[in-house]
Amino acid sequence: MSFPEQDLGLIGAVGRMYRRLRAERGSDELNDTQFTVLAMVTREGPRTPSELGAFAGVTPPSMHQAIGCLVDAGLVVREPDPHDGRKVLVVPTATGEQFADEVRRRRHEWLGARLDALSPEERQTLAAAARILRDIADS
Amino acid sequence: MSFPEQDLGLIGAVGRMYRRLRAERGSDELNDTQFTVLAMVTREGPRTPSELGAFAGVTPPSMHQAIGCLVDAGLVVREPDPHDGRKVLVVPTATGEQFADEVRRRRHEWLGARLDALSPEERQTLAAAARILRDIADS
DNA sequence: TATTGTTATACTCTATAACTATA
DNA sequence: TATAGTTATAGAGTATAACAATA
Repeated sequence: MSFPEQDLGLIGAVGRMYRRLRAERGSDELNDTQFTVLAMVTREGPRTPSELGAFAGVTPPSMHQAIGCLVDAGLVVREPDPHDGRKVLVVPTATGEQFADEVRRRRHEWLGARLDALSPEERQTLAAAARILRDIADS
Repeated sequence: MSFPEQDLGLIGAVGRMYRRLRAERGSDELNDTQFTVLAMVTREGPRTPSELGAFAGVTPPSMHQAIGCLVDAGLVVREPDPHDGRKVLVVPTATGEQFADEVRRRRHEWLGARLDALSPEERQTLAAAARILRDIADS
């Protein structure tokens, strides 16, 4: 192949890890977009459909449907924005908070077991790499 | 949130990096499955639909359609397996090899520029992390 | 009889375009 | 007039079930 080690093996490693982490969510009840929405509003509080669509990288109609699925599942509710009659706020329900915590727990359980099996040096390497990767991805 | 730093920030970092690398492919002509197939057969040689489906995590009919799209695009061809009449081999065409190289070039260009901006120690950290991540993901 | 691949069909997700309501 | 959200409709991708061919 053309570019053997120019990327330090990062592209392959990130791709494999991403697929594995997605599999370890252990729930196929929500798709990627729906999961992103639930994670966002449970972690960072209520958001408008526009904000969620921009973050998830989907169009307003797609986000509308994704939110509708979460509403039907009882995980979030739509509330009118008290300051702007045009806007809607997507707010997690207690069930939604529980569900999000449960998914995070499963995923952390799987990853945590792997991390525990590493040496302190390896863990330190990964923690440092996570910071560097985050900077690169956001650049 | 419930599990602040137990994952060393890896889940978020991997997710962001994956999305960014996908965006930097700079081509929306192929979807994830199709791209995975083309990457696989150009990097590791001809594979059967079953092997490709297992790797990409899709069912045989889905893989069949994905391969069909690549065939229509002139990027791969289906050839009979000389040793087993039931099997089919997906083989990249010259065009397919060129296309895959081009995508890799764009992605490496973006990532390479970021890696060049790092210190030697940071690059070493990332290379070590890539190896560890690969082991974890494949475990 | 098991395995590999293919076809038929339906469902989910997403997008574009058009419409409604509020600022 | 611009912005936020919604509705209508169509296209792409995937899955389950059933079928064909070969080992």
